[in-house]
Amino acid sequence: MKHSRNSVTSIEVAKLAGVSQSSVSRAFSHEGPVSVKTRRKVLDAARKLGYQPNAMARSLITRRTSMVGMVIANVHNNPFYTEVLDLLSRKFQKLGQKVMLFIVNRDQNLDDILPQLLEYQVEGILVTVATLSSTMAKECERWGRPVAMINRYVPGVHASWFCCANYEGGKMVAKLLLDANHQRPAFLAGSEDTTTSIDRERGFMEILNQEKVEALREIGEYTYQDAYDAAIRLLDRKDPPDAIFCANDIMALGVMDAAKNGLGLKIPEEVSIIGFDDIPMSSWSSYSLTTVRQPIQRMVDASVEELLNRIENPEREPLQEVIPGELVIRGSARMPGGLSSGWVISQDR
Amino acid sequence: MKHSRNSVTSIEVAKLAGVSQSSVSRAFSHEGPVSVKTRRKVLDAARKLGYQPNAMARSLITRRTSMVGMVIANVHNNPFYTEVLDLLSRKFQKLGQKVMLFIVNRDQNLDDILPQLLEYQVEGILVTVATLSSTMAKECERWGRPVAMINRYVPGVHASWFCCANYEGGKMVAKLLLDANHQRPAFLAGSEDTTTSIDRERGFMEILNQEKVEALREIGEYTYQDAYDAAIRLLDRKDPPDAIFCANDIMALGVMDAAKNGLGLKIPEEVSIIGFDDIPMSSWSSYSLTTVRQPIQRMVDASVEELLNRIENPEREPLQEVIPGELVIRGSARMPGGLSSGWVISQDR
DNA sequence: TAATTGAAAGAAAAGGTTTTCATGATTTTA
DNA sequence: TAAAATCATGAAAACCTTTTCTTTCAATTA
Repeated sequence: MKHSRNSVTSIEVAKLAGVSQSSVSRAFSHEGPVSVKTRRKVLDAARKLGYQPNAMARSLITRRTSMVGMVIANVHNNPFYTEVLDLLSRKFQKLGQKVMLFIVNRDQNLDDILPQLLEYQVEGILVTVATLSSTMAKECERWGRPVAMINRYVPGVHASWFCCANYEGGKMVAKLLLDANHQRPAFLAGSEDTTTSIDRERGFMEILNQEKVEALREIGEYTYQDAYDAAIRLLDRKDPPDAIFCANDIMALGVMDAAKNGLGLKIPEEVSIIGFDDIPMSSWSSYSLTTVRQPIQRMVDASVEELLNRIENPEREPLQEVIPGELVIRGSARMPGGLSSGWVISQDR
Repeated sequence: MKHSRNSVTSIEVAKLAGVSQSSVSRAFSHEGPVSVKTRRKVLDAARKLGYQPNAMARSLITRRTSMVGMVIANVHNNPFYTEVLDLLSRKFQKLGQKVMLFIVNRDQNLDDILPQLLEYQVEGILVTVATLSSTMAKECERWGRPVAMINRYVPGVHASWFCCANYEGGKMVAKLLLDANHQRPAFLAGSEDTTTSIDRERGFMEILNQEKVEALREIGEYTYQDAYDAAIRLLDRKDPPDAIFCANDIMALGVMDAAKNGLGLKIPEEVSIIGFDDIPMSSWSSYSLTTVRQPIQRMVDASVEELLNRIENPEREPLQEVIPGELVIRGSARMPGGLSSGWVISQDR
């Protein structure tokens, strides 16, 4: 009697309504034949008793839970992923899925939370910027739990994923900077072990290497403060860069503050700064950051739909897609003279 | 055979281990007597088969789910509540609770999601800045599901809540502004129907009224952009305010941008601006916002602990607490001459 | 009117655990 | 050494649904 939960069961409803327990079930689940008369009787009785079917009991027999696991990292220090979380959650809600949430650290392994998700019989798992080891991925597959990832991919893993075109984004930025005649660019990495930062840098460097331009490099650990400090180091050299491409917007804002307020430099006259993400703050008039906008809505829609699709069709092969971002030109980077050079300029949202 | 989920059951494990199904259960739940020998046999067999207990079946019989519902609003437009979400989620995780997440709009009623939470047998519900109608609260009580709220309270409702001292915070700000000899303050409300904004304004106005100081007033709907626009309206008058107290930080940042970049005003020389929350951006060097810091960690810790406590002790009366915030003095507001007047100045975190 | 069909509803099984109860084996006590 | 107590184990009930399988009854058809 420790927990004397008021649990009204279908049996009590049946008794009050004067029907069988099966009829109560049929009246609630919209399956099977029920006369309007009994349905009304059941619903009346249920309302009177405050009855509601028990999802645990139901999923035990149906083997469906309508629950998905959502694992997300970086929520607290990157508004971009806050927005992803928000959109994902609402989309799942709208589609009738319950969300079991796990917030992890970027470097934290999923190995300890995956068992919990499987134990609770989530029907699929959506992972955002957290890394799933391939043994864990196998585990999911064995349990028949599809996995979809946003902005992360693991080679050879049987999972769906949707990434922004990070590599191409890096190339775009490099081209823009070179077109505008920057001589001495720098890259500010997020962390060494995330594919997002790595791919953005790879694209960026590829274009620079083609033009035989060397680049400086620092690491900002994806935070405002580390980026601020790194920017001071970069810009305080004898031979400072004339452009800094940051692996994400939060770092770019830290760099801008370091340049403007810390060192009194003019942006973009003395140094151009470009970010990646297009978070709300980037459009604020204190920053007006030129950046690469991630296709957030498309990544969210695609990943949710793909996940639910694979839940319904377990034998389907996982879909993987690279979705292009778009350059958002604001005021933080010097522009090419002509600017007719085919740049796609996006409007603010 | 639609969903041929690989479900290894305790029976199969028992068979492989050569013991009874009961022993498998005992080996996993750390209850009841099991010899070390059988425990080892069971665990070996389980590992071989990849077995894991089914939480649905377990909670059906134990009547415990270790799941809590988390309902939160305003996540996408206020970083403060992102941080709350993050801390709450991690704290629940650490304490072994699974979190079922619902993100709602500020004005959205909980009436449509509460049934889902109850259906899934969450053991308690944590609500942040969303409003629970009193009939819904009664429903929770009838089901024996305790409710704890952060930054929201409903008179006469049998729920725990933990709020920042919004009223006192408003008073603090008013005193600071008057001490520093501001003549013409303004209040920028969040929205008309949230207690946080109302209470902050009430405290603010009470002090001003005592000193017979009138205040201007605008509404910013808790968003950067609306606040920006409202600030332009306020500051573009013939008789503009010399200080603006904003119901939260995001709005304060919008106001600062409007004043600085929109109208070219000097802060704090020409207009003082004060916010409420202390979000990370407020300490960024472009803003350096003077604000009232909400005791976020204490609100989170207290509400989670209270909720779990009431889950274990259903007959306990709900606890309700107002936790003081602290003034964080930065550069966006003119200070009193002496400044020895007993102001508590907080360091940046 | 008799035979056939169809719908509605009840009975019972199934789903995978935990927990109670009974049993058998083993150790302790008198 | 016999009786009592302890411990590990297995069998079976219970948790609350959905779903299958019968059964009943009314309506249709020949």
